[in-house]
Amino acid sequence: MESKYIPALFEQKLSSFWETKGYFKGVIEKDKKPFCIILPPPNANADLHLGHAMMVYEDIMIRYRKIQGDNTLWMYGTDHAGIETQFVFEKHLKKEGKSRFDFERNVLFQMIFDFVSLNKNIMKNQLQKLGFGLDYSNPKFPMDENIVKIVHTTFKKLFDDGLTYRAKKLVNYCVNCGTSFSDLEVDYEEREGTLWNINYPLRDEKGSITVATTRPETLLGDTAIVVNPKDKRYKKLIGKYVIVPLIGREIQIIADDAVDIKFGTGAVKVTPAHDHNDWEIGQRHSLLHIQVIGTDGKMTKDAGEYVGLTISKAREAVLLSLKEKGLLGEEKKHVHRVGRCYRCKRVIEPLPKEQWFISIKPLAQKAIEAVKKGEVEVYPKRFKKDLIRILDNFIDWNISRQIVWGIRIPAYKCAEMKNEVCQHEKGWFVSIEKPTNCPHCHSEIFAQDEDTFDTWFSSGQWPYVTLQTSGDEMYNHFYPTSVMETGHDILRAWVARMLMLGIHITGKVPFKTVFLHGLVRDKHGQKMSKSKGNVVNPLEVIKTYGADVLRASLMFETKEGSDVVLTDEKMIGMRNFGNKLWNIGRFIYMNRPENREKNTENIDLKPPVDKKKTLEKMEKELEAVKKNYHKNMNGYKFGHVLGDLHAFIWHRFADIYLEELKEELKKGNIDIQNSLEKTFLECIVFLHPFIPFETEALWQVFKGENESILKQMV
RNA sequence: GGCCGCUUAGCUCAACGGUAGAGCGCUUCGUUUACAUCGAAGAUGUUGGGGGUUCAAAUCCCUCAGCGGCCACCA
Repeated sequence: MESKYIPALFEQKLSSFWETKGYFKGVIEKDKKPFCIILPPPNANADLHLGHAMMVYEDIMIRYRKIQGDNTLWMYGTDHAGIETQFVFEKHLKKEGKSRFDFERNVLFQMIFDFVSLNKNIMKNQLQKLGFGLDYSNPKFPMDENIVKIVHTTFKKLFDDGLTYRAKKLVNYCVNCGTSFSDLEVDYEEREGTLWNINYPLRDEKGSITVATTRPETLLGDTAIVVNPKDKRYKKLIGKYVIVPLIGREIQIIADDAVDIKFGTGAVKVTPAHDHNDWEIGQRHSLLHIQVIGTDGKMTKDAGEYVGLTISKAREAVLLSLKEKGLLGEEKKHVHRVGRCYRCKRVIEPLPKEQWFISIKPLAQKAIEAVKKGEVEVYPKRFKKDLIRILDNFIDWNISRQIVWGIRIPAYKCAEMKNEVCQHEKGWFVSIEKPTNCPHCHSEIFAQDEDTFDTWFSSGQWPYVTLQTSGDEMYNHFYPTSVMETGHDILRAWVARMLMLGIHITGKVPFKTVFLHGLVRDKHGQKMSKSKGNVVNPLEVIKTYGADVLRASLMFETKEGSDVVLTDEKMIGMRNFGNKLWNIGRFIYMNRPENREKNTENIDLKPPVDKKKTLEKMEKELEAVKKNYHKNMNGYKFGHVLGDLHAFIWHRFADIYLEELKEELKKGNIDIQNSLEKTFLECIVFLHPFIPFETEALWQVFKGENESILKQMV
């Protein structure tokens, strides 16, 4: 044995050993208790980051359960990550001076597919470096034919159940990415803008009404002016008409409670086609919506003389014209929040677009009941309230994306609709197999929806699609899964949706427990980000200190669900602990009778009375440690467990007991040797879920090269 | 504006009703081979401020302050 623990000597070897032995292969063992975790699928084309390393919680649970003798399965898969991947791929295209518009749909899809396939193994290799005991033998990917089929089936069921609908609504559109986004995918940013006052002349009498706006160019699409019904200033004007400047349209002054009397002038221009609030007001008052900005980010023909101008050019032109006409009043600086594309950072345009939506209320209701009834447990507990609130406030989900890289929506529009031959509602039908004719009017002329599903629509089904595509037996045995472990930042985007879709489709909750981990921060408590330059690359850490150190550092004395601070000091501390552990093992091992030099003194089988007491004390203490260990492991207090083991192994077992018994051990007292070895081995079994490589390496030193701690039961 | 979390030794954090703990750092001492990535001894805290409940509060309640996060609105 080396005098130091050298990770590089063992890590790769042991990863291969575990894989060859098939210890983590998901095989049904009917006589054992099933324990299943589905890995939150990482993007298929990116490098590992610390967020992935946090999934070490899952490995800890899996290894612990396995050692307990449960039938474990940790399902491996990667995600196609729709817009993310297409965005990365388009950057590659750009380098070659091309864009996505240079290719046919099918060609572009195939190119991205090939690109992703090339990169698919990166993630597997990197997760193995972390020591993750996943079942890598059965990888899942959303574009797998059998998964696509289930996703299509889900959509059809939702359609048949009346839970999807196609509607023209205001969506968050990025004119740069060329697609709409759900409300969760819009980032808001404080920005200093300008609030302009604009006068709208009254039609039937002298005078005007002044509105305040941050977006003068949308005036071209105004279809009403709204004031608060309680606002005394405007009471007389309600119901009267004004002329929209520049475009000359006559619109009415209406009343709605949504208007804040104190803000601006208390009178608001309403552009239902380009503002979420205005859309709502428009719905309530049956206003027209006139779209003056197109999906290309330019003014439409409804913008009159401004057609073809970009949004900013149109704004300048409108302001100039208003000024010339003397209709522009006071202007002032105004800080407000602007929605930006989370992907490319461009300002999001709310635009009316016909899309597929899922009716959330009925789905959310069932999910809330399940959470309230405790069919799903949430750890840490404080997130339970959050989850219920999230479900309660979930609005209808826009699942259409105008990108190629995704699962295409299996919805077809019957062309006969125009002639009112097909009576099917809105002319749309859904078919899992490629249809040959419309099921309603039997016409052969129809077209498939060009759009693909939001990525989260397939990931929202991940627990059951991954198991169902592994066979009925696997699904029946392992579903509902045991734990869903993920970051609390995607409680809304992912966990809530898995619950809703899982319950609706399978009739069961997709997982019995949700365990949420926090963020990794630097030593100043700052979020890690490329721009701050404080990002820690887990692969570098593994190179420097080994995977065990990284894992232990993310876990040591942390509170479940809280953010984790990762510093060099902590990693050095963990490395030192690993080394201490190694040397405890080495010391005990080298004092085994067969390893001792022949010329040592006589072996006295009976320890002296005082040493015997020491041994008894040690064993008693170990019992207490063991009891606490299982209690805390089952209570998801993993950081605590590692802290306890660290304290016991180093400061009790090594500093007290080993020091006291050292001389006897060196003399060759076999009882003491046995007792210390037994205690030590038990400790490394406890420690194994946290520090898998080193403990397995030590185990093999004592038990033989072909042995594994994973076959051990505590 | 609504909700949630945090504030404990120089630093990073544990303890969550019964005499405040760990790691790192600091001080002093110690190496004829288990480990200097080590060992021994030690210093350091009116547990953010104020009030309350209790025999007993870092821990429960109220309140104030600061930090962080999520959600909603911003015409």
